[in-house]
Amino acid sequence: MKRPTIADIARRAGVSKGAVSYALNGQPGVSEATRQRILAIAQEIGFNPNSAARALSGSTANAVGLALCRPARILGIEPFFMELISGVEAELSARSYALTLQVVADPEAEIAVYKQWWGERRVDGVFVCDLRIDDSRVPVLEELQLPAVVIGGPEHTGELACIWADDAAALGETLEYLVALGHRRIARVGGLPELLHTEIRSRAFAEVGQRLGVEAVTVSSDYTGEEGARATRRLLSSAHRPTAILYDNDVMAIAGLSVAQEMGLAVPGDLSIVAWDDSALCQLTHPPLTALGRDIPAYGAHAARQLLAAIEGKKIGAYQHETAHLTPRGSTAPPR
Amino acid sequence: MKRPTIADIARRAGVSKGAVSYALNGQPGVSEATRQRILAIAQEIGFNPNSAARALSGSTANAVGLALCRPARILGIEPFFMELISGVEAELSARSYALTLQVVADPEAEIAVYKQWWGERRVDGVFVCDLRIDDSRVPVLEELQLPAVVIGGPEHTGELACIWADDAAALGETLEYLVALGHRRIARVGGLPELLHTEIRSRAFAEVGQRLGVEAVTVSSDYTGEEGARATRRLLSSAHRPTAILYDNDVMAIAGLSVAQEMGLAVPGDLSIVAWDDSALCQLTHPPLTALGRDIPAYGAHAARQLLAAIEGKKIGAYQHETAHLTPRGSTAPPR
DNA sequence: TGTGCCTACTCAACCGGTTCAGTCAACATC
DNA sequence: GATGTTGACTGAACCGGTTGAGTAGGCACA
Repeated sequence: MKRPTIADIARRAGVSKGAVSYALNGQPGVSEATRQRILAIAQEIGFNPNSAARALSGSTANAVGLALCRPARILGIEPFFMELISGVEAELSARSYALTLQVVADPEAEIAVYKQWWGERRVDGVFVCDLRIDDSRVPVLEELQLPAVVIGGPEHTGELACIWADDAAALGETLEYLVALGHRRIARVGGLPELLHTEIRSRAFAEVGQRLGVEAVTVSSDYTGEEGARATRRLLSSAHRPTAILYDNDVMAIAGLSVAQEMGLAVPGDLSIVAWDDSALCQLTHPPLTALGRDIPAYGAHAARQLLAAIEGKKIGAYQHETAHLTPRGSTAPPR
Repeated sequence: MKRPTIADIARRAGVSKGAVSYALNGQPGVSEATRQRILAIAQEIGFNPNSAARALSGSTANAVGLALCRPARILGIEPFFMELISGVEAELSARSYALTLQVVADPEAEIAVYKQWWGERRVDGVFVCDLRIDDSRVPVLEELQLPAVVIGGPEHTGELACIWADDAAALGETLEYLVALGHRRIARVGGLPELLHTEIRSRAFAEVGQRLGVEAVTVSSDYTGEEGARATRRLLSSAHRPTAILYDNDVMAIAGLSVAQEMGLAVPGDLSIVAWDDSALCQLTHPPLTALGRDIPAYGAHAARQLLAAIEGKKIGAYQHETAHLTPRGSTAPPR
């Protein structure tokens, strides 16, 4: 089946290719009557501009890239990325930008993908997830001058735009809530320690704990259920076990809940549990989990708007998204 | 920063653009010595072919599309799609194909996306998920002659290639297992009834139940935890309540487990639970869920191989993937 | 009537690859 | 020595848009 081109439209309208291009793109240079005629023909024959031809002459790919650097089993189980993608997509498709996705094994591979995308002109910009401290991807993107929005920050992003949320504040609020309930020994099962937001949370957790005069220990984990369960088992086996545990994602929190039950501890009676990331999963457990949540699709949509603005050459800085808020459910209570 | 083109390479190598193209693509027409020289220069200056130029002249976009038609909150919570994407990606990136993702609201919008992609030549082929009975997308793709692989089937796929698994067999096996344990009243909380695989499972469930002479009722749901919980509550409130429930996905199974516990029923003592889709979630609950699983990334990888073959013009039919197998865990036992 | 200026176009180059039709030298064959 | 044949390469057209330069016709104004 032959795809219609602007030449076909031009022939039918009795004008030149250039006139058709002006008409379709809302540029001046054609009369209103001709523009309407051309638009009608385009509509009638179901014309869509060839994206490659457009990219080649217009030098814009009309696509943005997202490279995800997590193993398949974690990607699948964590609702965060899919919700983010949904939000990003909503914004992109409204402006008929495509989203190109690539799963990579490590940050080096991710850098290679950026270089390839840049060289191939496959994307006009990229999202950068899981920011690390002194992230090696940042200088590469700066040098390539590939528009980018870091999802995270606001530090260590170099000259790149970013979108971030005040995790430290959310964490402080949560800790205050637990202390107000009467908890004095509170643990946190953190995410991958090399990630910047883990570092930010760990620092805030320690500082607020000290300020409130309570024990606040963080143990590192990797977002998987297995590791979350193992960390919980270790915490709950200590002589001086915590009365509340805060988890850096919902998957680990659910694993932790399961471990507590397996060890015969009542939740929330013997142990209070708080999850970071309030996906629908948190309401499926028994008891449902108290969780720190925010609107992830909206976060993604905002990131997409930032990136599109950056691609248009606007000077973009750091944008602060809403702080996560605590939704108390059945998994938190005063300690017995 | 200027991107290198084949003209740059040609100039440095002292040959024409055509020769460079032959050399880079492993075509005959250049001597081995010249080929090596050109390859070395390309390597040195970090050349990547402009994907738009390639698409424009070669008429292949080097990208495939996946349109997902589920609301954000379900997409996020169901590990299936992300695992599928991981598998697809692994195969595609090895052949340096890109994956273009789009989230759509309904099948009509999905058809519009296919038409747009086709018109824009943005993708060389697409994956079709969530096949329905007499799916309206199938004839559209056939007419566009856009290579496609249906993930599901093997019926109602028209002339399109597909990859499928024998859900009916897996379901029969599971039902036999539950009956062998001593269950006589078994319920199933099914997925969206308009989807073909739901229909296939429902039919198999009824047939095998009849063959084994046990009560086997299916109630419809929509894959969400909320609906799964509601259906479970209804089932467990009936005078003649089932002693085992089979859920069409893991999220509903987890919700069901939670409802059972909330109603004071012991799992597996009073109620056995089996989940379809064995993601890591199933091992996080207490007790862990007996589940029907298969290797989803491998499924995705195979689908990608099929699609690439179809794009190359090979005649592809239906490919049957491994049948899901049951992993018994703590949520199933003989009824009390 | 000539000049200037606008509007509404046309024309052709260009983006960066691929590919087909030639060209030309070297070698083989009779 | 004339005649293929082959290998290695060049040159130009082409894919389907965008865009800047050029132009024809109409109108205003002096």
